Amino acid sequence: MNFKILKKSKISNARLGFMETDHGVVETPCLVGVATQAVVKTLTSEEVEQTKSQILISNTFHLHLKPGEKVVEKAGGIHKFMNWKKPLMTDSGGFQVFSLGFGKDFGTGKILKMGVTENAIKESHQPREIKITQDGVYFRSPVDGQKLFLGPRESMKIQQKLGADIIFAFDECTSPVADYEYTKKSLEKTHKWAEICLKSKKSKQALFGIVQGGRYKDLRIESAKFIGGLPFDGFGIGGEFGNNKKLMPQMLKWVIDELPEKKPRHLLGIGYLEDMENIIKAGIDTFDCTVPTHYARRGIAFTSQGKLNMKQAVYVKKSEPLDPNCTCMVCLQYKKNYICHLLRAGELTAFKLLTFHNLHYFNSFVEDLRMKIKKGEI
RNA sequence: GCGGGCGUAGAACAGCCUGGAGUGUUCGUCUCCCUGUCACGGAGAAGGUCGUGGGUUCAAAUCCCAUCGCCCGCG
Repeated sequence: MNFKILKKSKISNARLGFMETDHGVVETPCLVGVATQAVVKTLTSEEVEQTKSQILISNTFHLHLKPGEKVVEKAGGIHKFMNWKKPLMTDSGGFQVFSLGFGKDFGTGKILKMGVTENAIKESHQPREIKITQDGVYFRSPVDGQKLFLGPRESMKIQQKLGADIIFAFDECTSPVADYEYTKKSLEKTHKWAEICLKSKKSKQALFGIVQGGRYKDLRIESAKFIGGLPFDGFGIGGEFGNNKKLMPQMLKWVIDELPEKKPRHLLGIGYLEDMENIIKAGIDTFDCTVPTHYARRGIAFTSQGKLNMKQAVYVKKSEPLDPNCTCMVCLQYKKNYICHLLRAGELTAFKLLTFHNLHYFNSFVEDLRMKIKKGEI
């Protein structure tokens, strides 16, 4: 993978560039669509291409469980398997250490909500259903209950067989309710695992290391220095980013100031529309987010008029497109009343139409931000 | 015409026998939450002349009478 910066903003840390891979070029900053199980749920790969998506991210943990990396390898790799000809990333399974562990126990996402007990996880605490050791994590498969072990070496092996263009080091996404001591110990594991990942990589795939450190400034800086000092091809920034929107750019600055200038930076799992300009101005090149696709399946359409809950009764009477300014296939051909009807009738095509529109909308939104960097506006 | 049943929130019901503040259930409606996936979930709100009129009673969705509407059976 080859990363080039074309322009650096004079008024922020935003930068315009491109990543060149064996499967083509990604113009950055760029949203990475989420295709956990080697599919953007409800869409075919051809349809995803029509949403201006440049790159997708799939998941090691999920594909390992089903269908198994051997099946994907035998199919000629994940690109051929899912008929996606453009660049691909795979996440390492590190997020599942959180989401199936403490995330599940505390019912929290990785963004801390107001009113949730902080520092609930102390050093030496273990999640109920998984076991985190120095070498990796023992999971219980949500598919069949079978025990499985995933560590840095295992994750690398699987990701190499899957064959994405960009792969991630195995980390522990630290819970936002972890205290300082837990976060510090967790960070040490993530760092150790990062080194093992680098050593055990045998493919020519680009490998991104992941910075953790929770909400603690010294840990974030320590992690960015450590991971940034290793010969990774790029860097993921993971974990939580504060419980309010003002904190996120500040926390990103701690990290980004310590990362090598010339390598790409990926922000893991962040990307509401209102976050995008801030994270791009902080110096993020790529970021993945489930929101456009996940919210689509809850009936939410993102539009220039805001978030619309298309299940609402009012829309069954509206014979206008989701967004009057949108030029996507869905907005050109379908009306709100039809999509609303499909949702209320439980028809799956509703999810397909909303997923298509939302992805197109998000990608157009980032496209505009790229243009703004080009014009020197942000 | 006679006999029986039913009428309670936008919908379907429960509550009535044995009177005690319009109580409850399911669905629907509306609001909020969800950021390296979950067609999964969570929190909350609004909404009522108990068909109508009268009577009994300290007190009626509940008991009594009348009336209207719907349904069933028999003529």
